[in-house]
Amino acid sequence: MNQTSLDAEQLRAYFALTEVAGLLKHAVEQQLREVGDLSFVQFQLLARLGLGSDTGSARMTDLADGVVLSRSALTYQAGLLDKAGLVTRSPSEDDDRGVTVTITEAGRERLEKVLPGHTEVISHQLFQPLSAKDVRTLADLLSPVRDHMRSAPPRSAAPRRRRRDPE
Amino acid sequence: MNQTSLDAEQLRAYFALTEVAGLLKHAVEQQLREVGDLSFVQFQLLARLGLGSDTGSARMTDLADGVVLSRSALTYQAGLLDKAGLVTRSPSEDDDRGVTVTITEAGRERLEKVLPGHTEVISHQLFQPLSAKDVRTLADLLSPVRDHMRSAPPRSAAPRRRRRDPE
DNA sequence: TATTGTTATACTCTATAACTATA
DNA sequence: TATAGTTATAGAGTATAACAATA
Repeated sequence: MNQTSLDAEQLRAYFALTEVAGLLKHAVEQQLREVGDLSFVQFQLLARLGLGSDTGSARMTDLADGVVLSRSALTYQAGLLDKAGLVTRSPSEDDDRGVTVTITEAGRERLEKVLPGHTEVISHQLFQPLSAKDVRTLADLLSPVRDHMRSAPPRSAAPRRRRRDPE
Repeated sequence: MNQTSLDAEQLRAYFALTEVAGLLKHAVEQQLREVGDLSFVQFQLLARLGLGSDTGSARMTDLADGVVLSRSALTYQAGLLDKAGLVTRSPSEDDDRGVTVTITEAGRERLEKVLPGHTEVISHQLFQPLSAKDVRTLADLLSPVRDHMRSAPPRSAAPRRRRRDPE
């Protein structure tokens, strides 16, 4: 399975995926910035708390993993959201080392404010050319890929402290 | 067609796409940096010149559009590649305003050096869970989307000087 | 000793606006 | 006047490493 080159179809799929994701991110970022003064990462975090969680809370590490971000980068972003009053941070109940991030009412409002336009961008830019069936197919294709990538991390968020490694 | 919310399947597809693209970019960037000391954008530029062009050349604006980058950002990146000896820049033949970027021999070598590992990452991370047929389906689904997004730009790379638009 | 999170730091990258030169 | 590209600038965001506190 160790190919040394991609075939034509793979290249086509790879490039299409890359370009679509890039263009989509662009479009989304612009809308989020204009309407809600949020970056994409910040929106992802709010969405994860406000939509992806029943409690409206999550732990720092889980959030970092979810958005594929280093811990320090997450601390930075969480700090911004905190300062903006969109989330609060408090010590975790069970583990005193942990920090629980919770979306505030203002955070939910911001999310609501941004969501319609966000949805519209996604609908227009991404789903316009696709049928309902296409959408399902796409999700069915990409979901396993995501799971696979998550389980076989390229070592992004993994290692934290090297052994010695002088130099 | 102006939905105000995405249905479950759309959300699934959207999130999967976002996550896959994010994770993939992470993995790719790491490999490129380690093996070839290249960022993803720089690799894209080299690939576009070395693989996507017969002449090994392209104009600045075309490159900027291709990679979805502002002109100044492209100037910056082209400057880095130039300084590294991977491309050269010269006045365009026909249009004296233009600049033609050309990949050098060293640039091609760098590309060759990086390509196998790059391919391997893509194969492992992206295509592992997909059959040949899946790959084709994926490409068939995303290609029209890309074309659509390119033709209906969210106004990222498009306008350079607004008409009036006193906001 | 390992893990969680923060901080200090340094760096990469990006876009905006102003500018030059050519069409 | 419009377009191609560069430059200056300023800001956003990221990761690494060192650190403190808890498990």
